Amino acid sequence: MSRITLHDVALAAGVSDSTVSRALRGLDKVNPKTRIKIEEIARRQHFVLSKNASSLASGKTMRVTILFTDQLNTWFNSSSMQGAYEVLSTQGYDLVPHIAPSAASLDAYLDALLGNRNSDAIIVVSLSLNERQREILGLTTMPVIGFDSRGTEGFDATVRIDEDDAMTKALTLLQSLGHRRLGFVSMPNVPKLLFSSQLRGVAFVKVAHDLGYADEHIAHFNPGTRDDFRTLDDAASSVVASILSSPVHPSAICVETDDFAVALIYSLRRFGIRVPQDISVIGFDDYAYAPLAGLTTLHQNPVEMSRMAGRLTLGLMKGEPLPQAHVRMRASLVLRDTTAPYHRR
Amino acid sequence: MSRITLHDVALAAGVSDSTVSRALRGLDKVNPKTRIKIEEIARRQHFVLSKNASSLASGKTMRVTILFTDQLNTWFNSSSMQGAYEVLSTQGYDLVPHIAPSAASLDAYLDALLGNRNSDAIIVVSLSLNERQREILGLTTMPVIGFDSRGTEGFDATVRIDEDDAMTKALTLLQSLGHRRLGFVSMPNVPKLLFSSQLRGVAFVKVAHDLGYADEHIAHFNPGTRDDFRTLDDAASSVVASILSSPVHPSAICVETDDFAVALIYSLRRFGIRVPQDISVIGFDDYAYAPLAGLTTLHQNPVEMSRMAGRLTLGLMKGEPLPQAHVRMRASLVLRDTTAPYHRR
DNA sequence: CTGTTAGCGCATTCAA
DNA sequence: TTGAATGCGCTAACAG
Repeated sequence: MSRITLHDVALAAGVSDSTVSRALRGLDKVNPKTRIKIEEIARRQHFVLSKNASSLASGKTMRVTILFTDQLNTWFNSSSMQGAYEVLSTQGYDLVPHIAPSAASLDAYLDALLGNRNSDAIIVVSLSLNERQREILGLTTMPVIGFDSRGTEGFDATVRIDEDDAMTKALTLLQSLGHRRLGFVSMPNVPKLLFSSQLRGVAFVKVAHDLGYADEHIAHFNPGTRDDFRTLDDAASSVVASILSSPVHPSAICVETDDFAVALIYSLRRFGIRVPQDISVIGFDDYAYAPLAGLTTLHQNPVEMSRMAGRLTLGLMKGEPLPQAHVRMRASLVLRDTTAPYHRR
Repeated sequence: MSRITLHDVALAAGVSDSTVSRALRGLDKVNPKTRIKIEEIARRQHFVLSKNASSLASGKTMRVTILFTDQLNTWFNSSSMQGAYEVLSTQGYDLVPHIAPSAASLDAYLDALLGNRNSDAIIVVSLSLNERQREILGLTTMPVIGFDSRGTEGFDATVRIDEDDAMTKALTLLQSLGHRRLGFVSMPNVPKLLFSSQLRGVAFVKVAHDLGYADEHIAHFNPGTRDDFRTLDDAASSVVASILSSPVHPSAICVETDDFAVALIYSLRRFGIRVPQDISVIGFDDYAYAPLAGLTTLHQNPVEMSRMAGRLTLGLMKGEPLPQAHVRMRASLVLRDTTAPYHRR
């Protein structure tokens, strides 16, 4: 069966195409009676406006791109989609995921974006832009929303966690538990890509200083590049080795993400280090496994956050002035079983 | 800046629009030299074909809808997107998620789909269609692919788990461990929606019979509707009560999903029932938490499966005859810590 | 291998 | 409140 068009509906209703178009889009200035008649006929014929044709004619695509550098099936990424979907779908927008797994493919994608009318806005997840990329996006009129971004630069709006606040909560806890020597463990990184979670390490150092920790009582463990390890567990083993041989001898560590924290705890225990008796561990995210793993962590709610991002996106697309374009959300500290008071070993 | 069009590129290259179109789509019958020239200019001008305009002109939308009844941020659903994305994106297709959370909204969506040219195919996840819905989809020329569907009816292709095979593995294990009385626990269901995982209970009964278990040694626990419980944990508590008061006294149970199995184990332990000493538990899925929870389970790989679904979708859209339209994948049994030999309490 | 001609299905002027 | 005319940016015959 060939497609039913707006024109067919118009013929059946005995009105013009324009009237059908207006009626079906819910515009005013349509006689209530003719509107009802048109809607009735459209329903009977299973007629739906073609998004493509509408887009072409109106210049609005009714689509929002959500850009990842990673797989869609991670806790954080899938939650990002869910929240944004919830908000955008109510206004008829499609949410279209795209993955740019490397710096090069990101460049290519952004280049293309410039001349592109395939979406009305783009939400960039967990990733920040270098100068060249910002420059490119600056040339677009399309709103660019940073979600879980490192900063606000280059974005028309951002939603992200307040790392300083979060780290203050974590370190205040550790200090009150009597820990005098602290460590921070970074994730293995992806070459040339900048992730917001990397700011957690920066915040850690800053807050530790603020709380009176001297440099020689702070250690920062950096496993290097993701390419260096087959799995997260391998990276964790490598970090455990660094921790054990560190002159700082931390009795408590904060980890960039829960994902890596859990791997780390496994690795620590495999080496005979007890958690939390020998070393306390605080994660970041409160991802789905954290309760099961009994992980003390900084809780964030990415679905809630991405709803906010969706709302900002909507506002930007409507051209509304945003009351607050750059939103920081606060993480809350969740106490579970991987933190304990310090005691000498 | 106003949009650059194909025509602009044509002018700059001194050729006609059609030539640019052909060159940029990688069609043959374009002089290599002019192709290179066109590509060069397109790149310089950041030109990208408008998917909307292409769609309108060609009748192909280059978009595939993936339909869920549930949130995008579940282990299974997000994995489904990932696999399909991997395959479809290589051919330039966008993957557009849609959620129809209730039977009514599913009906509405399918109705709309009929007259709709907003996607070239639809992948329906974890859900089967009733007669009316199948009828509606039968009127479409669009390929309809069932992923994790209950059966093949109404679908042009399907990818799903072989439940009988999986349950045979699970029950054979339990039998060899000496368990004489078995139970199956269903998930709380969503009213009026049919899920493939419900077939696991059917397979359980069938296989139990095949293995010589009498009816009075088999119990099926059904917590009822999802609406009846605030949380999965509440539903689990309710099931634990049923298990403890069941005349069958099962010493081993299979659970429809890992998700619910983990909740159940927590609940069992809260009631003082030891797992696996007092009761063995086998889950289904091997979802991300299963290793952490030490859950013995039937392993499936939804990313791999959805890649397969993506390939079938591609074939169907090209109009190729599929060597095998209905694919069943086998689950494998993963032994962990929630199963043990039977011993009298 | 390339150019010409006609739409694809709608939204948007402008009139009426 | 409605209709007629025009074009969004591209692809698809068909010639050449």
